[in-house]
Amino acid sequence: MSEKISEAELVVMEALWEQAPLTANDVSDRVTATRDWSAQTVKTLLSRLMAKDVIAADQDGRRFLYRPLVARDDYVASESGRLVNRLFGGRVSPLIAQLASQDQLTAEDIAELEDILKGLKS
Amino acid sequence: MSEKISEAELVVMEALWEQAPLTANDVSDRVTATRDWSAQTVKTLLSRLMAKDVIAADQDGRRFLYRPLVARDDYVASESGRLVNRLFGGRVSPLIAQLASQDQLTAEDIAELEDILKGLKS
DNA sequence: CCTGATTGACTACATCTGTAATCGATGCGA
DNA sequence: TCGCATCGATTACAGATGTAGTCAATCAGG
Repeated sequence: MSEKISEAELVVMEALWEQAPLTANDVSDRVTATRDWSAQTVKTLLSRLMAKDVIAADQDGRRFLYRPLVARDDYVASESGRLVNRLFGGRVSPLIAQLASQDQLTAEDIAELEDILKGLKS
Repeated sequence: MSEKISEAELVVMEALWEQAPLTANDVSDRVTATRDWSAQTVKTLLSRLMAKDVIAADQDGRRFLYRPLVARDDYVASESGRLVNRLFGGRVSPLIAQLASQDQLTAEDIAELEDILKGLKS
């Protein structure tokens, strides 16, 4: 369905997921907090996101209010799934094993994982 | 260090990770088992991977034997890390929670996760 | 030795992506 | 009402990517 969101576009999406609706300038302000992009660049990305049907815009006087059409959770789920499929043959535990072996799991992560597992078994 | 590997290039890498060294034609044969690409396309991808310094070629008569320069584990680790950073603020457990909520965890995954956690705590 | 098949190198070209300048409409302040 | 600021739309352009054709060297068979 919804086409692929590029890296740069994702930054814009994050802004809209954090708060919406927003004007192009609002989005721009939020984005330029982390990225050194011109306002025009942000507007271009908004246009492309519109073309990809992942955001929508409602007219408000002479400007537009942009809002996401896809939920962050959905996006995150599909991207996570893609990664697991591409690199781990669809199996999740190798991914965890991978992260564990890279010492990327904090003590907190481990505790939370235990909770998650507990929840799944009950 | 090593530049970004594109989707199409990754397919070629997988062939070489599965077995190496291979000639361009061997790679091509393996790749065309899943992708409907011409042999030339595969060769172009091999060239680009060479340019990116992620594979190397050793001359063998009039042909080359290609082999990976980066280990699959390393690639997988860095890609996993990138995803976790991009989408989960560097935290792993939200990713697991995400996958769990999508019912992407098989019973086997769960058992293996328990083992992994057991190993981490000891 | 000549010819055809094979192989890597070079070239091609459309699309996507990152990054932006410019243009045209429109609303606001003087 | 007239010029300026503002906003979205259009255009630009280089680099990456997907996909492949063509060329030049070379090797093997007749």
